[in-house]
Amino acid sequence: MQDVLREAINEALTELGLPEIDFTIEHPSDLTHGDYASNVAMVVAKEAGKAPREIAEQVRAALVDQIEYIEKIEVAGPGFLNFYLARDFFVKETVRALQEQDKWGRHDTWKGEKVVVEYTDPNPFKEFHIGHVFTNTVGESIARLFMMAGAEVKRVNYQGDVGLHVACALYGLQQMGITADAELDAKLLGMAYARGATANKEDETAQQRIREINKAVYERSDTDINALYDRGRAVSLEYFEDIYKLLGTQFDDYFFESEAGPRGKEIVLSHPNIFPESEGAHVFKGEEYGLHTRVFLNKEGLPTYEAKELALAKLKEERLGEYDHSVVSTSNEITEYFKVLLRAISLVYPELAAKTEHIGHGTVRLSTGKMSSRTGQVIVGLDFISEIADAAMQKMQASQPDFQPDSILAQKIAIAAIKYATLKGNILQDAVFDKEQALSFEGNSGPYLQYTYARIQSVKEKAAKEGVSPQFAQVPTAPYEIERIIYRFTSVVASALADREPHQLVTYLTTLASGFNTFYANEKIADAGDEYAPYKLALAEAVAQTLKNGMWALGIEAPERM
RNA sequence: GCCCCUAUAGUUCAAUGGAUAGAACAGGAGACUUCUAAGCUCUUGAUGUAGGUUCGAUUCCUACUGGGGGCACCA
Repeated sequence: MQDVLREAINEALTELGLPEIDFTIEHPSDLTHGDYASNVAMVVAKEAGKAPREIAEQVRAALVDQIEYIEKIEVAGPGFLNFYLARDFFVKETVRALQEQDKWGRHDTWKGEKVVVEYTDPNPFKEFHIGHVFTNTVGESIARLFMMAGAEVKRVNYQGDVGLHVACALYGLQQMGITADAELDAKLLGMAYARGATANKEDETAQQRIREINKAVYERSDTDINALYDRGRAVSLEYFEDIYKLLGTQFDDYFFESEAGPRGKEIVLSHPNIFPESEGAHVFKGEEYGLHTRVFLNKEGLPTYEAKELALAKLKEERLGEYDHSVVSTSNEITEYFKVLLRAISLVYPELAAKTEHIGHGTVRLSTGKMSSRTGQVIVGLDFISEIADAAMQKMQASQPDFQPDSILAQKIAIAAIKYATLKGNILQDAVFDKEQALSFEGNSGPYLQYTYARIQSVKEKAAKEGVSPQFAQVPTAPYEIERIIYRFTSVVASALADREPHQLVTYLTTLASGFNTFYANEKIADAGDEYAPYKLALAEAVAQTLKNGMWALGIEAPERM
């Protein structure tokens, strides 16, 4: 529709002898300003030195009754052209939503393209905290938005199973007297890491020992350490797998620093011009590109994050086949490194650098300050989810005595609350976790969307009993306000991906749900005596479909009842 | 010290250079014998400071102030 309007306006400009120019066509934020608005007259007026409203009137006169599905054009405000869609248009779109079902909202922007999305990237031996839940939520949503755009998406997780943090954890385990055949779980590993990391910072002998362990892990040179390492790694990965399942992520492939490390070292050593030796280390001189120097191989000859990431780009292509685009989503602590890294990759593998994109999203902050797994000041991901799930369970039991909810449903609601809170704002900004708000489930929230969906399922049930089925024969003259929202879904989905802003979709779905709840309060939907009931039911079903598909793109499930 | 990001109601977030800066929570008021009250209706309340560009600035530019991140062997 936007393209149709753009073309029509351009034709009108030519016809009137006005200059062709860049202008916008948008959905006005206020529904009373029509369905589409254009600033064309104001832009042209500036160029031509005429009054904006005068130009707007001329363009209006040229366009009126010329565009299919546009029934009214008004000049408003400082010179906006407001377009009002015809009744038929809304009916047509409602029909489409019901026909397309799970495909409703999809578009072709990335059709046929293979896109690799890397996200979550937790480190084995460390705790999976709410920061990882945040990064997983963002990455999952980006991945799904690419799927909505027709891309073939490969989800990838890159886990740091070697490195100083692992050595710290192993040192901590040794200090705690834990051996490879002892009982071991994620909690103990977290404690061991905190202990080792603190020792590494405060105790020089420990620091020396940890460096030795680190080297031994890379070289697999010590049988006791190997055994403890293998056990700890397996325990950690199994624990992560449970969390991914809970969060609704299924990775296509896993990459590990232990495999990227040797490859990275190889690449660095075979490009001495790009990574010259300096003070015993191999570095990349970012200053030449307005960046800063970063170490790729430390003076012990061990690859750093940068060298590993360099190899990772290549490994992805080798294992997943040639791809068209690669997204790496991490917290923005990495952003500055990634700029240097991307520059280095562009010298080694120019074609890979060109199609690699880094999204440095914000981090989770607590009112009490920054989280740190070293000091144990973290909110454990699973604990957080179950605390909110408990609250959801209580709420269900209190509000619907005849309903027997299970803990799986409570978890789905908890995850919806967390994911909504994560994605409701711009992902590039830090988010402050307001636990009280996450526990309230009221107002703008994941459960609000779920509730609205479940409510519609209940209406459908009632309608079936009343013998009302969705029809389009009898339609009221004026469209309901909710109809002016439903049809925008696809363009929001496309725009949320194009701008890498899942929150656009969150905002839209919230508006949609709110619009429906107002509609629900004003209109009887499943009333067999109402001539418009079949159409109202069709609208309700279209809203449900839109909510379901939209929530899917955010990684939020839509339960049938809650 | 240098570089990057950032600043909107009491709080958490919106607003492709445009129309009266929107929601939600918290605060105040209300409706309901009805398809789920996790709902609906009404209401109080905000663009960090100082300049600049523009017909028009929350949005772009400059400075300042506050917050976050980075600046050589952690990730």
